Amino acid sequence: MDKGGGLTIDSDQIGIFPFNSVLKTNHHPKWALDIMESNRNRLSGIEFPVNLSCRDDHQVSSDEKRVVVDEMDFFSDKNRFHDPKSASIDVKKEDSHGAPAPKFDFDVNTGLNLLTANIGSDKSSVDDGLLQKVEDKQVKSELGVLQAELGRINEENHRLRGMLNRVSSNYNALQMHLETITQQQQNRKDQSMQENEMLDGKLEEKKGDVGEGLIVPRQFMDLGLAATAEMDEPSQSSSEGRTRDGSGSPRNIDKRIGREESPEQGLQGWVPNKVPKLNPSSESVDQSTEATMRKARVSVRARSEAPMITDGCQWRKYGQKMAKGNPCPRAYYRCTMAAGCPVRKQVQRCAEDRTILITTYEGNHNHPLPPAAMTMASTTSAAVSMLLSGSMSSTDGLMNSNFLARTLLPCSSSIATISASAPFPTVTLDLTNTPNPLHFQRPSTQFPVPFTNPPQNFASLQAPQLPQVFGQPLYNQSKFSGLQISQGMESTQLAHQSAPAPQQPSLADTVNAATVAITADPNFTAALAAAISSIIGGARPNNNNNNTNNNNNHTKISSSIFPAN
DNA sequence: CGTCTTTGACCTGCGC
DNA sequence: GCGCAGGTCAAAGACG
Repeated sequence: MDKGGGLTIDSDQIGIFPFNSVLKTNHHPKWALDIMESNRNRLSGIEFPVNLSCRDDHQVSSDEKRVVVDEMDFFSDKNRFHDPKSASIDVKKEDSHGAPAPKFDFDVNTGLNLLTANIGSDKSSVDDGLLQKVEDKQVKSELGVLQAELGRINEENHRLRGMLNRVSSNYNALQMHLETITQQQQNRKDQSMQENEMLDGKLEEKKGDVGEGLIVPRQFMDLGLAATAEMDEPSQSSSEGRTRDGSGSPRNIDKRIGREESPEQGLQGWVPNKVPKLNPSSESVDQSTEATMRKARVSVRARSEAPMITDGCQWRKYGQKMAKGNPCPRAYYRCTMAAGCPVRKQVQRCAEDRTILITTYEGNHNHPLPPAAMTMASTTSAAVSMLLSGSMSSTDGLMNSNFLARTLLPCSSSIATISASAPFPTVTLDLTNTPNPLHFQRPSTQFPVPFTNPPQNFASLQAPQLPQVFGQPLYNQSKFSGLQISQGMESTQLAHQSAPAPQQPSLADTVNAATVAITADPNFTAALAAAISSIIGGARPNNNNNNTNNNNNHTKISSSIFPAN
């Protein structure tokens, strides 16, 4: 610790970095590059319009006595005027274009009780040597301040770079999401066009189930097209194997035929099994995508005393098994909000910590969702989309999962991991809010993505902020719910769905849900109320808010991505 | 009576 | 081929 000279600047924090190393991330959209260039120009001109009071978590100071330059707000208006109690240093520089740079008043406590305000005044009795000394000190102070400023700017740039990465990831994820939606819409179009044709050929297809017609669908299944086979697979090829008499028991086939003919499915875009049969080539890509969507899973770890987290959907339990290595049974649920909805979930308590509930979602809903369910649905859908984008193998993939985690859990210290070893690609979101996220690292083949930066950095990109109150253990999850989240996700949908999204939870809904949560659980009242009031009050989140809501803040409020019903 | 849960049996995939 | 584990089905019972 440098305590000499009165001006203490943590050299570790100064960190002289070449400007050209700032924001060097590749593959950013043009607008992102503009941001980088703009920032670089500001640096080169020693023009720091950045609000330096916005900082990351790591403070410079652990020593109360020293001046914490890191905490100084060099450029806010309040410091732009002289503080008579402190030595003031005016740094006047001209930028490269000769234009006068803003005047900076740095309040630096040199510890020497130097009355710099008197220097150069009418006190001619001041000793020249002392004046020289004072000036040296002033220069040193100025240098130190500038170095500190440089460090701060570098820090800021690191932060911006991180933000840029996240934005880029966001961009990529949105692109994927849009593609998925487009494909699904195209599927529905094609399906509706072909449905009539298929009705005529239905009987023949059923004959083909036990005959030579199996060849084609089986080829599709070999490609892993279980998504569309969710309904059709059992009725066609799989039903053979499942029938215990080998000839196709009526119990399975009849039931599934009935489901296939449900008008709901046509309306809601469920792709019947006949589509790949009649038009396999044109659909193969989409089918493959949906298959992966069906197979890909999103696992959520959350603390909850409730037997099952409430995510806004209606579920019907259809099975329970004892899984190996876990004394707690695993329950299987199926979405019952619409006939034929392929979404399923497994619920199991963690063997190591039974307060942790592990919920694994699989598949995409084929029906409209209530606002309360949109969150999880969007989450799982986006997570799967990210998986489909090849995220597991690329840096962008980590970014994507990082984005996902941030989007889901803005203020938490949770982890998003992508499992490459599981039979199905799985995104694991850890909402257990461990102080050290690394404690929940998965075994080797997974990629923990601890995220510590709150995502409010997206403020400029997002719709008006909704309460971001995450990260608390979800002990009261069954009661505390409804706080919708994921502006990122919502902005995703808002931005990429041309049609209005009436199901998007409104701010009022969110506040109502929060109110319910407050009344239900007084433990979170104060913090939650503060957060909500800050939102209602129109306080646009800024980086300062980030600091008050960061993952190290143990008074932060918690919310669930699982709104209760 | 309809809906939901429970639970034992069955099916499938995978490793040996 | 066999055994194991995960996943699913459906009859039976519980519940409102």
